[in-house]
Amino acid sequence: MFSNKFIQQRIEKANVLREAGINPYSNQSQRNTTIEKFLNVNADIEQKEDKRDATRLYVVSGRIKFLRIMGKASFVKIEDESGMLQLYVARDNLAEGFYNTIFKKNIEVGDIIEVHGYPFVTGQGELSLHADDLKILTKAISPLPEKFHGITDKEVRYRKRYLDLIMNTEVRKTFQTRSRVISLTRRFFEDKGFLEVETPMMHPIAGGANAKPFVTHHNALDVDRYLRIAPELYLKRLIVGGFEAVFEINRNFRNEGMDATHNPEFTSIEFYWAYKTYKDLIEITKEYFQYLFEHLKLPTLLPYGDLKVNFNNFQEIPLIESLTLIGGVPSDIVNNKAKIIAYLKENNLDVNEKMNLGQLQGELFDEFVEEKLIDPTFITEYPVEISPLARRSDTNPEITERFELFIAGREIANAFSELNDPLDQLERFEGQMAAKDCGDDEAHEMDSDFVEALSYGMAPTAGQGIGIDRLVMLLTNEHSIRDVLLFPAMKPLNGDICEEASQEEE
RNA sequence: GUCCUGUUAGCUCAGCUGGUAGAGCACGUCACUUUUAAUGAUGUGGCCGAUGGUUCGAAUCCAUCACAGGACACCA
Repeated sequence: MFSNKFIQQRIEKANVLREAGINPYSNQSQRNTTIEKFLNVNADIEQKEDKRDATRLYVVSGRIKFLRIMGKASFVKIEDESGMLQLYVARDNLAEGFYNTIFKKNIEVGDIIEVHGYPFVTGQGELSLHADDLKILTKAISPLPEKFHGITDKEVRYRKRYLDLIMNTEVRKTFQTRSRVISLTRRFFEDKGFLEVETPMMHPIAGGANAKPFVTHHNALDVDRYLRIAPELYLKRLIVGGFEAVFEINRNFRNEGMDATHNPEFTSIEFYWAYKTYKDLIEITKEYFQYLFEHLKLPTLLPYGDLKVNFNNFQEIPLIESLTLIGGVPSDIVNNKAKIIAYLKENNLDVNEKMNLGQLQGELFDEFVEEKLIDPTFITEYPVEISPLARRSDTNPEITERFELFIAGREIANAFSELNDPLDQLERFEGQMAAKDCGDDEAHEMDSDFVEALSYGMAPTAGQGIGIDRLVMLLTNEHSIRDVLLFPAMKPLNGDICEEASQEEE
């Protein structure tokens, strides 16, 4: 594994250190400041007459990123989580012999070191640390990638995220933002009185969305379990049970294709709010975005790639109207199955003629409208056929009290007034079963336990799901879901070996 | 799933119409006490993603496979 000659060289250096009585993996750290604090606290050194203060003593630690050895003195740049600091390391300031035999020969880029010293400003005007003691904390036996270009190969960046983080420190910012988004989301809903709950990840029936599940097996019970595709049906059981505002932030798993916006496991928040309707959800969603933008200090005219998304311009439009107003679909065809099929064909699109009217309207939306929705837009009043869990409109039973929120041409959230009529729910599931028989293998499963729960009465409730990964993509101006996941799903590097191994087991 | 492109030194990349492989960085050695991708000198480093084929000869042409990126398809 470590046959590479550069690695061998470095292992040898670690051995030399050991022979000199130096532990190359010491944990005796005495660090007393971060680099960021050091630079902030000592910003005044610049003003001092001799540009130094030898009475201020610090111990800093970090990984060596640059090393410039210039005879009897060296400049070293070390980096910790907070930032980068230049060290000035001169032979005559260190213990006798240390500079020539230990420092110059056995300490190198990639190693993690700890340095004692005081602040001063170099001739070139850089606030630095004047080192008078230095020790190695951790020897890196693998060399770092090239110092200027760093590591750009996306495959390596995703497979070895630690290297990506070492070499491309700006990547950390994306993940810090991600963490902030999740933390702020949690706080936002808690402050509104929502209770955070955890529901099962392994489901006997994969429900709450239309998607293919991952299957696993529980040995003790000898039953198959599905990794959840959505927590929806469990959260609604909690509303039946009497909780009035719950949310869950967690992973969902869908056994489908991978691309720039799909990873097999992804994070969402779902929240359910009793005695509210989807109209209330529109309001809380606007408030939520305002809260995020304030705390993340983002401009409300947010750049996203070539786009500028105006977060002061939330729009609201019913789906059918959006087809004509935004999609340019002639108004006389949008409620006619045969005409929609003809129109899709005219536009050289594949059409499944078994689709019902609602599904076809959904097709029209996906093809002609979705990508044009740049500023945040609530598309409302979805056809009942493609909304098996949403409540029907009181004035038009063909549509539901539902919206999806689109931003920058992408779906960010899905919400509706929940269907709480158990008999209607049963019929919808039966309709989904029929769709399944017609070849829609992603149609919703029948969940009679859930219907039974509804039969005890679920207060009128509104619920919403928000895709956290896509939200973070939007807020960090990233265009691949892999860039907002620390460890995105990757194919195994050596597929053959895996296949052989699994065959041997059988 | 389909199509396109890529895969060459630890990293970033050259390598034209086939003639046994090149740069920069890194690494080794030497010089250098204020550098900023330090500099100068010198040296080491490669089963050219894998397997077949065509050819006197393949990093280069062809086929298959693997992985990646992108586009499309599918998909909340």
